[in-house]
Amino acid sequence: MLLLTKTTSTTMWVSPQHHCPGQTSITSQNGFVSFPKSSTTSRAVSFNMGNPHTTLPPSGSFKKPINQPITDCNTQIRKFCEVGNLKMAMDLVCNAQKSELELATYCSVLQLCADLKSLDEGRKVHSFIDSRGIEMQNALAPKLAFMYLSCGDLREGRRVFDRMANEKVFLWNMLLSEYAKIGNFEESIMLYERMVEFGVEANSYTFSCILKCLAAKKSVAKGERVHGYLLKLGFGAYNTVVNSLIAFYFKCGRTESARKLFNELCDRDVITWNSMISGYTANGRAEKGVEVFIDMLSTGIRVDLATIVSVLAGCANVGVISLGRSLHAYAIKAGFNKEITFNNTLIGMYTNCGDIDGASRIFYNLGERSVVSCTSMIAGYARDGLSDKAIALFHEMKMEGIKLDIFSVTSILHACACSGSLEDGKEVHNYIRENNMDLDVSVSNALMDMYAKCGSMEDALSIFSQMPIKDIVSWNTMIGGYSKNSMPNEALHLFGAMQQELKPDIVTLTCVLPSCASLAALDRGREVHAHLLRNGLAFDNYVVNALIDMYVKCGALVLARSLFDKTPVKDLVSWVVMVAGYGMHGFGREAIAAFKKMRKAGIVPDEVSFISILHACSHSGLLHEGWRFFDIMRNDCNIKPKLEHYACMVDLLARSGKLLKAYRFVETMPIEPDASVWGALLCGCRIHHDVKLAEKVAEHIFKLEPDNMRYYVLIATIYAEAEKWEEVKKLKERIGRRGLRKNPCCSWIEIKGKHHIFVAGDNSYPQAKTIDSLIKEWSTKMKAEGYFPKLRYALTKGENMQKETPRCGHTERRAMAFGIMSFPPGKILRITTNLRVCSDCHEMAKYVSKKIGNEIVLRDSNRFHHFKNGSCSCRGYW
DNA sequence: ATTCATCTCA
Repeated sequence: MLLLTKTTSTTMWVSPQHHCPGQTSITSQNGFVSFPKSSTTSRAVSFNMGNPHTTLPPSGSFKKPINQPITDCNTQIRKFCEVGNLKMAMDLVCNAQKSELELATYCSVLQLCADLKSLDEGRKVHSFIDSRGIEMQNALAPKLAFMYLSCGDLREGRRVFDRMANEKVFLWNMLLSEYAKIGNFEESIMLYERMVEFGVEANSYTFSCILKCLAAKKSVAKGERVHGYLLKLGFGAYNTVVNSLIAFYFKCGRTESARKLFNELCDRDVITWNSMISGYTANGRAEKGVEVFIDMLSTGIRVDLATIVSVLAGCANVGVISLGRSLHAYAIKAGFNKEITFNNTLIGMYTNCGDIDGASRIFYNLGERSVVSCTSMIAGYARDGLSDKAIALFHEMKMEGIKLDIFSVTSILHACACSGSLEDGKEVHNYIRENNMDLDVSVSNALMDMYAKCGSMEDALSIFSQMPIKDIVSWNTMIGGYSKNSMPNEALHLFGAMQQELKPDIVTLTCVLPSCASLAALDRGREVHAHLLRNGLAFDNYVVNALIDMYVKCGALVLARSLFDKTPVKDLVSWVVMVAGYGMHGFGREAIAAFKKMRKAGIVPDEVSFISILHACSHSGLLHEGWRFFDIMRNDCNIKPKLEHYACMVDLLARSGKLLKAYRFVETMPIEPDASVWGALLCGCRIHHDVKLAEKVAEHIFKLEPDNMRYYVLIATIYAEAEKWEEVKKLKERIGRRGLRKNPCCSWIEIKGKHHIFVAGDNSYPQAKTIDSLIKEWSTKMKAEGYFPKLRYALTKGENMQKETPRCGHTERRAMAFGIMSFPPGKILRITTNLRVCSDCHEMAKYVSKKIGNEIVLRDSNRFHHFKNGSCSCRGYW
């Protein structure tokens, strides 16, 4: 039934062949017989698979004795073979005497085994041949190899093949395509090279197959050599070969080469046109594909299903729904709308163009629903953020008994990942285990991604470590997962391990950069940058923006700026990264200038851009400018402020000492304030020592986020600075009751790519003696010169809180002293600390930058401090 | 015995 519809459809839409003179001359030149297109039908009923030379016995290999009876067993066996009765033929073979059977008879039986794909019977024939000591000669060995290859026993087929004289191109082709079928393209390519070396002349089938393999491996150079060779053999105008070449060049991204071939080919068939359309689409040039389609219509070639599907996929890629709709109408007229393949693509087109309702209308009106239809719909829902509907459809499929394949499970996992629904994700994981799909690399990758996006890196790692074969996506998913889950050490560690196994690509490097940024690992970041430059990957905007961000966050603002200046096409993200960078480093005026320049360049700011400019204003205490941007956002740009924007404004007001105004601002917000908004106010209360307001604010916060340690620390500090030790004690008890733990403070400095970490409470670091004495020397001198360190700290271990080392353990100054000891004078010290910098260390950094003369760039949890010649870029705003 | 066509993961 299926076969019937297929044949009718091809014959219906294929145009009459118009032969150009070139083709006829080429075919005769090479001795090729051209078959009519309708040979598909005859192939379906005939069992004669081999070429005439192998099915007919070689002349002279057997001679019928004249006096033999008509019912000779050779004749009988061959008669059974002709009608396809393998059982009877085998019975006769089993019972025959050794000398009785001719070579050609074995060949016939083997041919039938191949046609019927009966490996067992074929093996039996092989063992007869061996046990009867029949010489493997002439047609027998090739036929045996053919039988094994046809029945899917590639290994045995190869063994027979290797032991015979193989000058037959047919068998070489078959072997090549079998290796290609199982994805072993390397072996196929190697065999092709050996074949050419042997002097076996390739034909059109060879070229089709080898070009496919080379396309899969993206071996452009080898492909070009094959191209040259096939021209030499006279295939330059041979339709199927050129079609294969076109597909090859497209798959390697060489659209111009493909176009040139197309232009020069006179015998273009429907496949040629389809290849052009899909080739352009696959290379992100869908508009070109549509152009080709329009040309195709004007030539009068009948379009087929593949044409429509390719053009629709192109519409989906560029999001041209108008063309998609007219194609939809056209396809209905042409009768394609009964084809499930067409409908599946249509669903994809509508979802990609953002018309999810149009897609689901088609989906729910489908007479027959395949896995692919469901997958397209699930993918569409996931893209549109409708994860619930995607997951519901998954359950529907299970109910209907539709078996999910690797595509559908990866789609559904993607939906779970997008919505962060770990429970649903685990259910899908169970389904995958039950159906033994967890061996597939793509499925495992999707599982890891789901777990990573749901925040469970342990589950992701357990899958990763159990994968027998990992591809580059597996590594990238893990590294990116660690990066996004704030596990930068793990990300960098895995990045190192990956480099032992395979070469990182552009995705790996962009996944690693945020981790370098978060650890302020400037040397590692520069290595990544160098890697990108060496491989010519540093031109993609996404990558360049990640690089600028990395330099900003590693404290190398100058490097960030010079990279930014060199970027020819600056997009919104490039500008925003730079604005945020200036802001973080305390250069509010520069941030404002950059923001203005961005708008002048015609780039429209979005929500996120306003967060960064408002932050920049608050880090530099630019209250009026901040208000102005808040108004611009609401009035000029029509962006409704979100919680982050309100938090920035509260921060700005509170830092400037306008605490009551800030409080009223929070109370009158049109949206419900969250802990971060109140937290900004609490921060202001600390700076301006307003204990009463702080208590009021804290009550709001503890209602919203009772378990966030950050706020307990902040309010405790406020009490401590007001010397309300009773309140500090109560707060400590409250923390104890909730079982909260403090994040240990640590600071680090990178020296020659190695991190030297100082953790609070750990006094056994290397060179402790020298470091401590250097710090002591500084404190003594500071006291003598009139610096007054504060001695009020909160949340320490003992009872006598005034006299203790603070929570930060002064790790910042240890890193600083170590840097001074290790670096030559004049070198910039880059230090990172995981909490807010303590005011004592802040003072000491000022002192060191003046007395020793080194510039110090200190990153705390909130911003950067540039110490130069005794002053800090934060100007007290922190 | 070739060549084109729908759904997946960073």
